[in-house]
Amino acid sequence: MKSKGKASKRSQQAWSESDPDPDLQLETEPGSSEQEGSEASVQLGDSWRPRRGERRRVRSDGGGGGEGGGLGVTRASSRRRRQHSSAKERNVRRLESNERERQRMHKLNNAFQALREAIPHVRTDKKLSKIETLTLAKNYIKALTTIILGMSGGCRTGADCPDEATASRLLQCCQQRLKEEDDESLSKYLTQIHSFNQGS
DNA sequence: TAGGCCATCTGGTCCT
DNA sequence: AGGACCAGATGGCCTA
Repeated sequence: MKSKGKASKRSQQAWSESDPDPDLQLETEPGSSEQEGSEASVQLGDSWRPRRGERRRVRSDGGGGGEGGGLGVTRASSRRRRQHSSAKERNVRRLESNERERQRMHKLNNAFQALREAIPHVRTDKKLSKIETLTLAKNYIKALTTIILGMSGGCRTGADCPDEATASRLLQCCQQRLKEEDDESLSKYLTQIHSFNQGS
């Protein structure tokens, strides 16, 4: 936790301390009376203006997973809907939403931490970054898969396996994947551990 | 000081 | 309708 609460503190101030009557406040020019650096967006006429920077994202990239197309009507109607509630209510919802998002991200980080602890790596003085964790985990799984597949020839008797059909399907799937990906996972994983260990 | 990583805010979209 | 999810934006901290 390097910068915990830095933005949230600012935002909380902007929402809760700026003015007892946000209905009036939020209709004014950004930065005119609220604290500098507040991240709340304000509505000017029919458009939403960014508080913090001059830029605001416009979903031109098609959004995550291609969800961004055909937004005009949806956006307009959702804005209309938003206008029904008072600025104060919007503020409350925004704060609640921020809190939920924070909790969600904390859960995500907890999951990352659990993953860090689940995968063996040499370097313990420095925490694995998220991207390192994901990459290492992927290659670790592949390495384990390789090992299991290597062992599987001798131990697949079927009699002592309660769900042989499932195991067999899984095995086929793994074999297929390994074939497709020209697998060098074990050596890759070891190389990666080595490179992380070097501090790269 | 630049660049990497991260936490947080935010608004749009999806899902229940 | 409201919460979850997503991704862009921003700024702080740290390290080479």
